[in-house]
Amino acid sequence: MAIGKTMRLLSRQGTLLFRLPMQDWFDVAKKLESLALKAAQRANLETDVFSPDVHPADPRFGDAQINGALPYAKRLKTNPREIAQQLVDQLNQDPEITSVAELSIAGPGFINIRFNSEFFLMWLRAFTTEEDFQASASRIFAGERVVVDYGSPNTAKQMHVGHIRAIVIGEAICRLLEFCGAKVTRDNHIGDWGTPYGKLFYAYKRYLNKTALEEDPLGELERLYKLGSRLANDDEATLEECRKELVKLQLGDPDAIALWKRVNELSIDGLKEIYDLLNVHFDCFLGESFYRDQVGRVYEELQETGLAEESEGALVVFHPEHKRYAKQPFIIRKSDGASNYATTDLATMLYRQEHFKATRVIIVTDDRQKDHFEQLDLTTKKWFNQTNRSRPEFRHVMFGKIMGDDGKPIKSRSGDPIRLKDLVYESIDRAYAIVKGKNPDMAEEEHKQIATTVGISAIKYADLSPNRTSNYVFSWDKLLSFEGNTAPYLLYAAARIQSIFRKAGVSMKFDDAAATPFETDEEIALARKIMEIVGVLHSTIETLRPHLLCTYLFELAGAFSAFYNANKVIVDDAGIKARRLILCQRSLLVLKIGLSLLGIRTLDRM
RNA sequence: GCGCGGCUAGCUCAAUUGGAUAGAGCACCUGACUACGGAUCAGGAGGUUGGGGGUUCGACUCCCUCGCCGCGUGCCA
Repeated sequence: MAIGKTMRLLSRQGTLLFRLPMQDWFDVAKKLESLALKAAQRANLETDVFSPDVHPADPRFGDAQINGALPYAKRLKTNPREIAQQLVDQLNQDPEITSVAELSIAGPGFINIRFNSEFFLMWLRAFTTEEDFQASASRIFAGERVVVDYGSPNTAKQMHVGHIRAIVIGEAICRLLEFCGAKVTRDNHIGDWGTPYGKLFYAYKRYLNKTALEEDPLGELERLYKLGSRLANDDEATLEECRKELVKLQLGDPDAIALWKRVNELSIDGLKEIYDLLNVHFDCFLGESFYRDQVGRVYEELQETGLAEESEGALVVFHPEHKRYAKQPFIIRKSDGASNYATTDLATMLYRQEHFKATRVIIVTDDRQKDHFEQLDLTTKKWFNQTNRSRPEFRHVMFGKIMGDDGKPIKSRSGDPIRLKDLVYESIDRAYAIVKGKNPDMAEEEHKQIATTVGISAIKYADLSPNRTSNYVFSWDKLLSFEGNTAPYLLYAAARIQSIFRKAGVSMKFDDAAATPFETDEEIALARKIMEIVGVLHSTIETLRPHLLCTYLFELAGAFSAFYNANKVIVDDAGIKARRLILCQRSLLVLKIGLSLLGIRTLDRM
C-alpha cells in the first residue's frame, strides 16, 4: 500500500475504529514530537522552553520515550513528574496517539510510549518499497549540489591499506547523500604534481622495463620511483639530475609534459582497476596539477582582502580570533615562491564554488590533516565573505588509522605498507576457501562469484563498522567471521530470507491482505527494529558516521534471526503466514537498502 | 612546551550527544526442534567507564586535576 493512502484500522471484530493517515507516522519520532508539542500547548506549558526530546526506548519500557518534561521542569524549577502528568493527560485526549499507543510515566518523569500490535502491522503495510523509504529522506538534501573529495592517492604509486578507508567511507557518504536527494560529484583529488616526478623521470629514462610497464604499469612506475629516489639519495650528482627533470616539467618542456601525461594516464588506468573491483566510480580526477595555474588568483585575492601577510619570507594567513591559529600560520606560499597544498586546496575550493556551484564540499581524509582543514575552512569563509561569494558548507570527514595486532599502524611482514590490491585479493581468496568449505556441492563459478562479493564486502564493512574517527584493529578472523557484526553475517541473513521465499514458492510481491496483527515477542521486536531505520538514516546523515547504520543493520539481522528461529514462517494459518512473510520481506528490503548505501552488494544465496 | 584525540568486560568495539539497571561480538560455560539453510538461536558468567575531585533529580558523556598512549604543531601532503 502506498504512502498517502489512508489506512483503515480495524478492531479484531472488523469494525472501523478510525482513519489514520499513515504517511505522517513514517518518521515516528518526528510525529511524536509534533503531538507532544501540541499537548504542551494545550497544557499551557511555556512552549519556547519545552522541547519534546523524543528517543527510541529500551524495549523494557516501551517503543519510544518523551523526556522533555525533565529539562523543562529544571528550567522552571517545578516538579518534573507533574509536568509529565500534564502532558500525558493532554496526550490521552488525542485520538491520534491513544488509538495507536499506551502512555505511562516512569521514574523522575519519563513518558513511555508503547505502540499496539495493530500499529506495527499498519506501518509495515504502508511502507513497502525502497521509494517509500526514500520519500522522506530525499527531502533532506533536495536541491543541494555536493562535491565529495575522496580517494586522493598519488599517481605513479600503488595504493596501499592507508587508502582503503578513504575510498570506502567516501563512497558510503556519497550514496547516503544521493539517497537524501543531493546531486553528488565524486571528485578524486589525485596527487599528480610535484617533487616526486623528477626522481621518477630520471629513473624512467634510464631503467625502464617496457615489458613490466605493459603488464603492471603501477608496479613498474613505483619501482622506478623508488629506484630514482634511492639513487638521488646516495649521489649528489644524481639528485641534481632529478632536480633538472623537475624544472623541465615545471617550465612546460614539451617532452617532459608528454612523459608526465603518459605516466598519469597509466596511473589512472591502474587506479581504476581497483576502483572497479570495489565498485567505486569517480566523476572526475581533478588533481593538484589541474590547479597549478590557478594559484595566482589565490595569492592576489588573499592579499587584496588583507587576509594574507608576509612572514619569514612566506605568504601566510593567521586567524587572530583563534587561540591556536593566531600563532600557527596557514602557509599559502613558501619562502622559495612555490605553492603548496594549502594553495591548491584554496584554489580547489574556489573552483568547486565557481564551476560546480557546490552548496557543500566534503573532503574525506585521515585525521592527521585536521588542523590543515580547519585552517582551510576558516580562511575560505573569510575569503568568500569578503569577495561576496556564496559559501559552500564545508565538512572534513576524517578517519583513524588501521592498526595491526601489535597496536601499531598495520604493515606487511617486510615492513612495507600492504598493497591495497593484495589486501583485496587476499580477502577474496580467504572468502573462497570458506565458501567452498561450506558449500561443497555448489558450482565452481558460483563459489568464485560469492567469494568475490563476500571478500570485498568484508573489507568494506570492517572499515565502516567502527566509528570512523577512531583507529581500529585489523583482523582477518574477525572481518571474515560469520558471527558478530560482520558483512558475512549480514549477507547470510539476507540470503536466508530469499531462501524462505524460494522454499515457500512466494513472490516478493505477495498479497498480504490476510495478515493478522503480530503476537509473538519476536514478531513485535522485529517489527519495531524495522521501523527504527528511519531514525537511523537521519542520525547517520547528520553525523556522516556510517557505523551508526552498520550497528543498526547488525541489530536488524539479529532480530530477524531470533524471529526466524522461534517462529516458523511457512505455516498453514493464512493470517500468520502472511504477517510473517511481511516481516521477512521488509527485513530483506531494509537490509538491502542499508547495505547498498554502504556500497555493499547482497547475494541471493551463499 | 602548546593543541587535538584516545583510555569502557580477558580481547575487539557500541552507548541516539546529560537519561532509567553502561550494551554487543569474540573467547569461556550451559542448552535447542534429524531443521522454512545449525554460516543459526536461547541462556550464564564477566564492569569502581584510566585515578581523584566537582556540577545535578540523573554523568562514559560537562568542568577541574593527575596519569599513561597516539597524532599535530612555519615552508611534505
